[in-house]
Amino acid sequence: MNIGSKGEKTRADIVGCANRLFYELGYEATSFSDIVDASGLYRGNIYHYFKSKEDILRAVVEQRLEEFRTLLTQWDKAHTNPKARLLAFVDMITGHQSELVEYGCPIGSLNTELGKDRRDLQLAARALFDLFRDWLAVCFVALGRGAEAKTMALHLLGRAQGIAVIAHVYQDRRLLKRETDQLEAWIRQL
Amino acid sequence: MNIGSKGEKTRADIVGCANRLFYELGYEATSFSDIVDASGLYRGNIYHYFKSKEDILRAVVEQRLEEFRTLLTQWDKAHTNPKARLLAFVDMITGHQSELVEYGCPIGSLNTELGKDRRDLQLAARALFDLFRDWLAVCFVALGRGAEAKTMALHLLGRAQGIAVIAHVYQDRRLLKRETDQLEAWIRQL
DNA sequence: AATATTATTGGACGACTGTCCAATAATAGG
DNA sequence: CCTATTATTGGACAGTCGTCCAATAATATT
Repeated sequence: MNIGSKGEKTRADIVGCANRLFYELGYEATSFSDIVDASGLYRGNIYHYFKSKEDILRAVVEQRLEEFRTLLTQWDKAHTNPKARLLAFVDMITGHQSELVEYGCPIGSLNTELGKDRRDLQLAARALFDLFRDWLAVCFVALGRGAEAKTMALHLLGRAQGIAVIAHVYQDRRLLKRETDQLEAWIRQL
Repeated sequence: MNIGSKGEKTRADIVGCANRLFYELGYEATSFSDIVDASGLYRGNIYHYFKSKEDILRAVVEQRLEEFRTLLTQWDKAHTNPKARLLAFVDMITGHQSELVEYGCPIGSLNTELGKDRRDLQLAARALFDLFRDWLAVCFVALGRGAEAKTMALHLLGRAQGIAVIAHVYQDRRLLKRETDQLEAWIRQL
């Protein structure tokens, strides 16, 4: 399969559909037929690109990783101040309130689901957390918090996860806004 | 089915097994056969007590509600000081580190899973959050934070959820301890 | 002890799951 | 243009899913 070929587009379509379905329904709850229907392809064709549903998930994780790497690069370009970068992270949450309230966090909910009985897959999905953790840690280092940077990164990640869980459970944007405001205040006061 | 009868015990066995399986594997990932195997009963017998898997989940939620109500009553008896009560809540987290790290929060992970595609069931599971939210709110009221009591209760709930998610994802008790220590400090300083 | 109610046995049911594959079509390289 | 590779078609496959039920056993009620 060469780059730019027809097959590459089909592959991307599959990953795109699966990505959406895995987010909206969850990995287990999404059946192979769901992916078949959403993509408009034949079962066999999908198996020409991926040898299993697990394989599709791994590709979905890869895509999300790529997407977020791009985002982080943008933030790095847009802000030189580490506090401004941290605030960009919090802004991402408010910027996605609708999806977060409706479906939860695409990183957290995936890891939570897979962590129950598919720890092998969860290990792959954990890379999404690692990406943000490491990027946030760099920000805290830049703020002169070298010793506790990783700890603080995980703390911020946890705060964000908690907000997403509660906002999702109660389907409440106002709650989400209140909590992110608190998070912003915490960052400014550092 | 009279109280104390044989049937009641069987029913409780079913709910007990399902409760454990739903926690350890998740609701979707737990098959009816899993419940059959774990309980040692026949399929048909289980359907004599519950008309569907959904029905079993509702019973499981009821049981967890009952369990937590008992716990809250104990805390109320053990501590009169509202801060001490809030600290009891945080102590529950550290007291269950092992399960939390291995399987996540039994309330949060259930709601997160059901919130994706089974919002009807999630609404039932949300009652578990409501229980703690309301109890925590009472504590904050007692601390003279009447106006913001509910908000603070949801904030604390969110913090706890965030800690559980990250500790579960990274399988890290030390992280859990660090975060609950912070939570304790926050409560003491109120 | 006879009867009515509740509990258990044991398996059948169709629908759906993820996976696989041979036949055919389309595309790319020489 | 012909051949080799890649892509698509369309369906079959065994296994598991949740559900249901008639027959039998055990227990309560009178």
